[in-house]
Amino acid sequence: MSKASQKAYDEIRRRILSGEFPEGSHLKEEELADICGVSRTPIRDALRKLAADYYVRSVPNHGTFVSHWSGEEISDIFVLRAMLEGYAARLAARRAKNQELAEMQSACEQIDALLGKPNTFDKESFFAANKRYHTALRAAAGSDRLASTLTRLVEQPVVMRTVISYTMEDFIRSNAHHWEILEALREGDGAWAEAAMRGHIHAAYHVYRRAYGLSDHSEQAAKDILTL
Amino acid sequence: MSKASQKAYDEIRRRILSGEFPEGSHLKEEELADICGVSRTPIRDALRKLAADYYVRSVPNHGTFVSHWSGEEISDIFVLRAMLEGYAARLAARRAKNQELAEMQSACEQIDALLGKPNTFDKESFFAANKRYHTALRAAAGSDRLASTLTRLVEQPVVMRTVISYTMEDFIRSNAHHWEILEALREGDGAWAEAAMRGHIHAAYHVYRRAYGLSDHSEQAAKDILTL
DNA sequence: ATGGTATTTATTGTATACATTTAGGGCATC
DNA sequence: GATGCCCTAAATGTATACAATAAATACCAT
Repeated sequence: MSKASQKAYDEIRRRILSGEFPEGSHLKEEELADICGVSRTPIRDALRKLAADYYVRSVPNHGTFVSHWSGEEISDIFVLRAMLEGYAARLAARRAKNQELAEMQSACEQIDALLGKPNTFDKESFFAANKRYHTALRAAAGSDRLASTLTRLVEQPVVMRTVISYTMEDFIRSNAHHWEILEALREGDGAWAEAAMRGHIHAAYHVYRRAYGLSDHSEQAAKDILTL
Repeated sequence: MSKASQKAYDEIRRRILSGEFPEGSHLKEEELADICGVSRTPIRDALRKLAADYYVRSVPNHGTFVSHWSGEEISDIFVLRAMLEGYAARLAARRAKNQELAEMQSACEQIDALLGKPNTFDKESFFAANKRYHTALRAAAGSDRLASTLTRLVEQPVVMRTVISYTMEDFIRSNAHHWEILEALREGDGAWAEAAMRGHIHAAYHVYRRAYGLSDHSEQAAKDILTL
């Protein structure tokens, strides 16, 4: 995407994530054009890409609306993420290069540093370092298709909301998982890496579930992951 | 997508699948506009959607190019498909409704009918019925996110090429799998459904591999699936 | 002759004007 | 008073003109 389209994409996405554009709200192209300071053409480009990434849904001749995430869909996302990110970890155990491992270690150390100063700890920084870690792992798995599928699953409001409801203990455990997965990769133990990664995603799912209280159906869906 | 955009999408996609637009070729917006009889605006919409569905890749300020599928990427696709479609089968074993099961049975019967007349058998009809079967199964799994992720993985040149290189025995075995999976769903046996579906995808992968001769790396990636 | 630079040209990116579609409201009719 | 139709307004869909970008080419200087 080029300049104006990218600018519009970033701006609209930001407002969706911040809640300024709430779930279900109708995004009108002309309004967005005013807000973003560009014409409707790049706005339409941005909306198409946001739809491809599941942030919004477009209905022909009616417009585009901010996606609503039902409890079931959120469970689905975590289940798929556990499966795919676990697989990525297994692949990375065999394929990871030193540079990628170093990047992951750097992210872990950065998070440790953040956790070492609880007074100034902020979730945004954790979020950024966490993203850096997982991005490096996906790159290490060496499958573009897997990486892009995962990015579309993960780059969602739900992940950000999960992090927001983390307690300090959750952050500490999360980075313990990061270190453990990294060690598994260095040992070349794909099964260990996969298992640890699945645990990592499970833990995140249950934090989310506690914070937002999902439905019965979701509970059932959540158990599917346990039988994998 | 609305009329003109959809028309352009279908037409361009058809030409990619038929080989008229070969891998790596540069799709110029004005040419496409002439071919499709619409202006550049819906062409651009169509190209964005084709990029989201991995048919083409867009490079800013340079244009869009028909995707090239390396052996590694094709292996990746089959591995991911086995994982996700297997999971869909497991979910469907618990969630499938009678209507969806009937649709799947109808597709199986149609394929049986095709196979019963080997003289007039054509792969296009099989392809259509096969698609109908898998679409119904994904619907039965009851996860929109899973279904759309799978569709993006599967609706690709690689699947069509696989079918093209099927022998008569391959078609017969393929539909035997379909019947078996359907029975597993009716029994509510998720583990059976998943295992049978994985076998189904494995078989397709090896047909492809024999026909197109994938690289060593791909062989390695292919084995990953066995350790799941 | 070769290297770098300006110019040209082909292509994509952006803006805007116009067409089409659809929802909502008002009016007439039953 | 309810119902059906038409008309209007607001939004999206489409076409086209213009701008910006990048590659290719020609030209000049060394």
